[in-house]
Order: sequence, then C-alpha cells, then structure tokens
Amino acid sequence: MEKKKVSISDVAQRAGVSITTVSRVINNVPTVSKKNRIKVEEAIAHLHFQPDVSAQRLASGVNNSIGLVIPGYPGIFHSFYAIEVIRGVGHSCETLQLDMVFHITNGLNPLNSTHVGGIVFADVIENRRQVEAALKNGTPCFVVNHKVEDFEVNYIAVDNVLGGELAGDYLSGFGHKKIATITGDINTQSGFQRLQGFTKILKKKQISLPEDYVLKGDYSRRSARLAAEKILTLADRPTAVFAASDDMALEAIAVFLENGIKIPEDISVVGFDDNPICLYGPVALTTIKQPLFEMAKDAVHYLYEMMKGKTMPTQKILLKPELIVRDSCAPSKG
Amino acid sequence: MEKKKVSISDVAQRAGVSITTVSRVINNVPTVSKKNRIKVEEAIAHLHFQPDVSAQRLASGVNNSIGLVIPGYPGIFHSFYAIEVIRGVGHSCETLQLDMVFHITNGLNPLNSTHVGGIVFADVIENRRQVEAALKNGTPCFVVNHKVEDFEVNYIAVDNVLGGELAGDYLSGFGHKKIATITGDINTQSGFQRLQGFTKILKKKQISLPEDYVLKGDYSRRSARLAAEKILTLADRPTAVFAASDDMALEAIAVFLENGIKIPEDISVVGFDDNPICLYGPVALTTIKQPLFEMAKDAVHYLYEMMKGKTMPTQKILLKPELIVRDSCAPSKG
DNA sequence: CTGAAAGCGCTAACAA
DNA sequence: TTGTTAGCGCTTTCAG
Repeated sequence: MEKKKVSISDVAQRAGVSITTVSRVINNVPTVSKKNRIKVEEAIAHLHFQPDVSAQRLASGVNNSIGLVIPGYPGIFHSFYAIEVIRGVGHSCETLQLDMVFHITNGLNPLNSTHVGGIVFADVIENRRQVEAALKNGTPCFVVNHKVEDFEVNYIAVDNVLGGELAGDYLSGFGHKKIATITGDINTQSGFQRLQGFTKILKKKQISLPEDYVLKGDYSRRSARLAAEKILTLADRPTAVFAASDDMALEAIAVFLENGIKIPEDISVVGFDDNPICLYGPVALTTIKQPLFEMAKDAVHYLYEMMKGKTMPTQKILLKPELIVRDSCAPSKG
Repeated sequence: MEKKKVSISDVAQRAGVSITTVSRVINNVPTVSKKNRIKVEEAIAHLHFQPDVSAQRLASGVNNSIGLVIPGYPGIFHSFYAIEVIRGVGHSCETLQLDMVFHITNGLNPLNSTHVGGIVFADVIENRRQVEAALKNGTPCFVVNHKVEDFEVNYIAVDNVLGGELAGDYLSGFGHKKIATITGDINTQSGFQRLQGFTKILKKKQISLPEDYVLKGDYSRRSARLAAEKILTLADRPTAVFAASDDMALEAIAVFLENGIKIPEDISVVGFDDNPICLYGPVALTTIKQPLFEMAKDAVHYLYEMMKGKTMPTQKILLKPELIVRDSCAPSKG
C-alpha cells in the first residue's frame, strides 16, 4: 500500500491536454470541447484520480465542509440532544454535498477554523472563545440550542422558559396543586431556563412550590432515579411531576411503577424533548417538543448560503416549544 | 465579518523573524532560541493566527483527520450500531487529537480520500468501491462490523454466527423446544449470520425450527412489532424468542406484555447488542454483547499508527460475542 | 540556531 | 476553446 499519488498532471498527460483543461472538467466549467471532456473523463476513471482537496481549497479559497463542535462531556453521546443535532447537521450536509468535520471538545484543543467553511456549535458552554476566534477570522458560525445575548453571533434555540411554563400550565390546568420538578443540569442554559419558566408559571397561578419539590437532576437517568426516590419519601407527596427531559421522565416513571404507583392515575408526568422513546415506554409520555433536528438543519443551510458568498444578517431565532399531549397526565383527584 | 487572513508571513513580520522560524514554532521543532520562540508566540497570540490546515497538509503531505463513512439509510441515526461506532471513533479522535470527517453515503457521492489520513468504514454494504478506491490511492482503511473475505482490507467484527449460537444454546439449555427468532435485515451480514448461527445450533441440538418460527425483521421496531404479533397468532406458540437486536427484543416484549403474556414466565426473550436500554425496559433483557464502541476505538488507533508511517500487517479481527444474563429468560415449563 | 528558496497540487486570471 | 503562468500558505531541504 505505497502512496501512489495520481495528480492532475498525470491525468493531463494521459488525456493529451493541459492541466487547466483537466481542472475545468473537474469543476464542470462548460467551455471544454466534448472531445476533450471525454478524453479527460476517461483518464480520470482509468487512473482513479481524485483531486487533492487540500490543494483545491488552498488554490480556490473555498472550503466545502462544515464543522460541528460538540461539548465533550461524558455521556454526550447518550443524550438525545447531541444525537439530534448530529442527525440534523448530517442530513443537511448530505443534501448539500458538504463534508462534516466533527469536533468534540471541552474548550481546550479548539477546532482550527481554517479547516472548514462554517461552523455549527452545539451549545457554547465551554466554547465561547472558540466561537470568537472563528468569527474573528471570518468563518461563519451558528450556535444551536443556546440563546447568546452577550455577543454578535447567529443562534437558533428554543424558548426554554416558555417550555417550562407550558409544562406547569398544563399540569395545573388539570387541577394539580402539588407539582414537583426534576431539573436538568442547572449549569446549562436549558436546565436553568426550564426551571425558571416552571417556577414563574406556578407563581403566576398562585401554586406554591416548596423547596423540596425542586429536585436537582443533571439530565442523567441516574439523577432522575435518585430524584424520583426522593419524591416518594416526601411527606406531602406531589400528584404531578415535570422532568426537564424525557429520559429523566421515563426513569422517574419506572421508579414510580416499581413502587406500585400508577401513572397517570396517582402521579402525572410531563417530560421535555419529544424523544421517540416517549412512545415506547410503559405509558406514552406527554412532553414538550423542541425541534432540535430542524434547528441543526436550518443552521447548516444558512451557513451554506454564507459560504457561497451571500452576505446575510445575523440570525437570532427563538423557536416556540410545543406541548405534545399523550397518556402520562390525568386530572388531579384532589 | 470580512475575510481577514492572517498568514504565517504576518506573524514572521511582527516577530521579526523568517517564516521558517515561525513554522518551526508551530511545529514544536526544538531548534529555536528561547528569545525567538517567545517573540513568535506573542505574535501568534496577538494576531490570533491559526495556521491554514489545507496549506499544511499540502506542504507536508500529512493529514491528521480520519474519515468515518456511514451507510446512509434512513433511521441509521436511531440505530444503536451507528451511534456506538460514532462514539468509538469520536472518543479515539478526541484522545489522539485527530479531527473526524463524517461522511454519510449510500455509495454515490463517495468520500474523497485525499480529504483524510485514514478511513473507518461502518459496514460496507454499498460502499465496496469506495473502499477499493481509497486503498488504491494509499489511504489506510479499516472496516468495522463486517467480515470482509473477498479482498484485502483491515476489518474488525464480531462473530455473528457464534452470537446466534450462543442465544440458541442458552435458550435450549433452559429446556425450551419451541424457539422462534425475529431476524435482522437478512441482506446485512449481521442479520444473515445471526440467523445462520441460531439455525445451526438448533439443528445440532435436534430442536426443530418450523418455517413459521423464523420471522423476518429488518432491525426496525416496527418490523419487530409485526413479527411479535405474528408469533401470537401461531397455533403452536413458541416459549422462547431470539431477536437479532435489543431494540427488536424490547418491542416484542412490549407486544407480549400488552397481550397479557408474562416475561419471562410465558415467553423467554434474548436480544442482541447489549444496548443500555436493555436495563430500562419493563424487564432487564438477557442479550448478546458486541463491543461496537471498542471495535471502533481500536480501528482508529490502528489507523493512527499507519498514518504516522508505521507499516503494519493487515488486521483481520473477529471478536467473540458474549452472553449477558439478565431477567428475560426462564426455564421452560414444558 | 536561522533563513532562502523550491515546491506540495490545484485554481484563476490572462493570453492566444 | 485552450494553454501559460503566477500564486494559495505552508513545510522542508540545504546552506550558512
């Protein structure tokens, strides 16, 4: 397996034309005679020639791949969140014929932005400096799932505050007065804001939220299990629970079921995400939908336009989450 | 957001040295005086200089990113299989400081192998020609999860035949005589071979396998549901089922439960994968473990050595799957 | 320890 | 419609 480098000049030689003509064929420039085009194509096929991507980029200044920067915390790949963003970016890249450079990082070892034509950041918790660096050298960036207020960058996110409100509103609309919540990681924007929205709506509806009704989770199933067990020990047991992710909601339901508690008869549960696993549990989960896949897709399409040279205004998009009603909630018996 | 291109010569100018010296600093060549090194580092930091990756590759001939080619069929991102491979490759790339170029394809639009220093192929159903093309131009390749016999390429796979045997052996060891199977996609190597192993062991144990005990699935949950429903209509209902993936096994269990059938009392079920969701279902699933994550990780490490110039023998690795006993099987009552 | 100069493989004016 | 030529930004001999 030695390095046989077939270059454009090998092709030119075999086809009996100049390398420029070969280049034109590669790039579908129309001004090539049919005769030459055929000769060149024959040579390319015969020699298994693949143009050197690095050389093309260097010479043309165009880079047709987009970077996806994912925060590198453990368990990221088990999160619905990351998978959906990867899916969305992957889908768009496939459609637009872009390559996708995948970069997992905790903030150190940043993605060299000369590597790609545009970058999607899945969240920016530890990566703010990376975004700034990329922006500074003129690489278009798009942040997905994080509302960025303090500097000028495109973002597309879901209104997590509203999401928390929707959940609280729905549950209280069923007459529940004792509603607990299992939060996401409070250090993330989503975790914090969902709790914020939930708290806000309860206050507005004059439903009290005792401190021990706020169970700190971190999006892991394990944390949800602990939280659910805690809930069962509460003297004044809640009749409804809002979990900040579907994963956590399902884990909580599992714990409740294990303890002979009926869902939704004894405890109503609302999740967050609209993860397909909602449908496969012991009870179809009512949840708040956030269109992660679509957000990632849109971000790539936008970057694509910029990469083609179009100048576009900064996008600051905040989508509305949506309540998806299924079978995990029931009216309060109280 | 204009394109400000800071180049190595800008850095050299500001530091008052030649571009060669700057290059040496970038590449950690030791023969640079402390004084110059500091000047250069200051200039790099001040100018926010990032070396142009394409130029580096072109000049040095070294490409530090590895490609991951994933078959582009719908639902791929919901498969445990793809996610695990992505995780494994991602993990190694993070460790080795490589970038990961992600390429989803159905065989058309192949990955240009000049793009990367090495390629991991997640399966090769539609991608054989891509592998050959990459090999031909000297790019090291590694196929994960597919035993490739008919041409010379590294692969690491699990012995799916043995996996099928393990499942059949375990079930029959419990005294079951009526064992059905829900197959994976028979067009895939894994689906075909798991069935093969299962059939083989039953024959060896002289347990008959009527035609209607072999339910054709395709790894989707939907296909498993259909298969499970079919099983329930069988005149001579089986007392055990081997499903070719955990996802399908769990879906079948859901169907059985919905119909008042007890697991494992009435029907024993074995899955395949050792997907973490095994633990979260209504009953912990007994399954056959295949170390996808580790396989992908190993493949990348091997490619890394080759990319550093080491010549290595072709790897043809067939791992043994492992039976993981949990709660979804019970002795036959018959 | 440092720098000048020759490419790496390709694209993009500019001529022809 | 074609070819010549000058780089793209960097690494790498090879002198000094």
